Amino acid sequence: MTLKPAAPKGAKRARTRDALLVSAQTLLMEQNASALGLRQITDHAGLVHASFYTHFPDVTALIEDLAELLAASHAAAMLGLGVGLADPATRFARITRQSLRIIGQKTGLGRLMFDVGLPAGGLGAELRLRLHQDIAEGVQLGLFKADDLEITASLVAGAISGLALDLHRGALPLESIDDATERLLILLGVDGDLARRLAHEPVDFPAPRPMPMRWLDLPQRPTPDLGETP
Amino acid sequence: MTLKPAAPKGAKRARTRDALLVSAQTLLMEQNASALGLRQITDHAGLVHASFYTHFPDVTALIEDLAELLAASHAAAMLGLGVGLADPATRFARITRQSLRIIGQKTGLGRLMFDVGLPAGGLGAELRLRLHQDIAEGVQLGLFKADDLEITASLVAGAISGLALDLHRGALPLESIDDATERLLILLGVDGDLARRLAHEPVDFPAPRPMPMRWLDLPQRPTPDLGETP
DNA sequence: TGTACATCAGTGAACGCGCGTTCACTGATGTAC
DNA sequence: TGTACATCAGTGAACGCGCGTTCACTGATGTAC
Repeated sequence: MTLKPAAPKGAKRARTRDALLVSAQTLLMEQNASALGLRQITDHAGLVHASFYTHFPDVTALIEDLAELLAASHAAAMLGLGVGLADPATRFARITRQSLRIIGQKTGLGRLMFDVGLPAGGLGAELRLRLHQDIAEGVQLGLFKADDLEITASLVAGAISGLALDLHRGALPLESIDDATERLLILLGVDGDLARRLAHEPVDFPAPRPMPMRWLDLPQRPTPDLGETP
Repeated sequence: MTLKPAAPKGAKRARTRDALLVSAQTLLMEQNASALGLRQITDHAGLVHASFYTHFPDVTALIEDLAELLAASHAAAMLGLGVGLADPATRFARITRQSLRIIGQKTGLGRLMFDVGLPAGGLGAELRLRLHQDIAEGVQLGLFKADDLEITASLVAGAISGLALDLHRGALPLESIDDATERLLILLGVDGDLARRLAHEPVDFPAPRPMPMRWLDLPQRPTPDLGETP
């Protein structure tokens, strides 16, 4: 007989839910999202397929939740960079370097973002928006110079995606990240010396959690909402 | 009774094939590629679903052919820019301006490239490669200056994608294209004055053909191969 | 702490449906003489 | 140009399969007293 492993409050539901998300992530390492079926996910998680409905209304909902988990994991990975305190230029440099570092290291993450075909708008659009705001703030503070804010934001966001893609594909080595960040800062109108300094500033980048991602691994929000709350 | 409409050689096959591709494009304006079924395509084209196999082994093959058609149409749209003769910097400016112009104007094209989820690698990777070669040539000729060719190519390719995406989404107006191109040229190390001149050079951009695309509309290769030729 | 009851995660069987694929066929298109 | 034949695009019916969804159930987890 087994001792009860110090079961917390209502945690079984959360664990199974995470197991389904993990199962989906595992399967997505080897196929694309359109081929991902309900039975596949439950089978791989060791559940009967009808159990799926206890946690998600359909596969689309699970994939949306997975996209949210991705965003939340990214946000969590940005913690500990002293980012709340720093000015927009420093923040931009640190976040960019850390994000590119993670993409370049964690193959699985790149697959989810570029190869698998998750809902295209979701994460990309959100990151784009945040970047846009950060750039606008930097311009207002006189740290960035941009004749045309929209064009600059579009160029920079695109360039970051391009770097991320090539790092993921292995076409660009991890050592390029700091130099590339320097060029992004210059694109933002940051003075050459400052750009160099910020892009090469020594930072203790926290090691990212290994894939697959789980809600229960995150500091906050272990029980995400699903669907409407009327 | 109807007169035979001056039927060309073995053209019925080619016409029906195009009709299937047109049908697919039409359907993809309102749904994404994973939901695209064989019966949908043939029904919309006014054929019995079994007829599909006369032209394509499966839906994947049709989608691959559609991606090739997209690439070929893009190449055709670049004709008439005097691009064969021009130096790499002029060529880069003209091709970029024309490509962004088309993406910004033809909603359907942007949908196919960004929203529908076509085989991600295909077209994007090919354009990236060509761009990379063009940049390398420009650097060799001393027109572009790049400390790190890989980083530069990655930045520029990404930035162009970013611009294209925002033009497609309507977040960036068509009027931004020339200014954006100027900044891309500067990113490539082109001198400011020259960049400005090239990016705003008056060019008679030929109007793109309307969507949907058809092989029969293209100057060359009305009968593309399918599969291996052993 | 111990018992009685309520909640709810997970089960297992059944369903109808639309999918992709196959095949023998027909009739229009293309070719040889 | 006219006829006889061959090719092959397109037909219509049939198939088996795996999909998503439903439901009454069971037994573990959580709660009240």
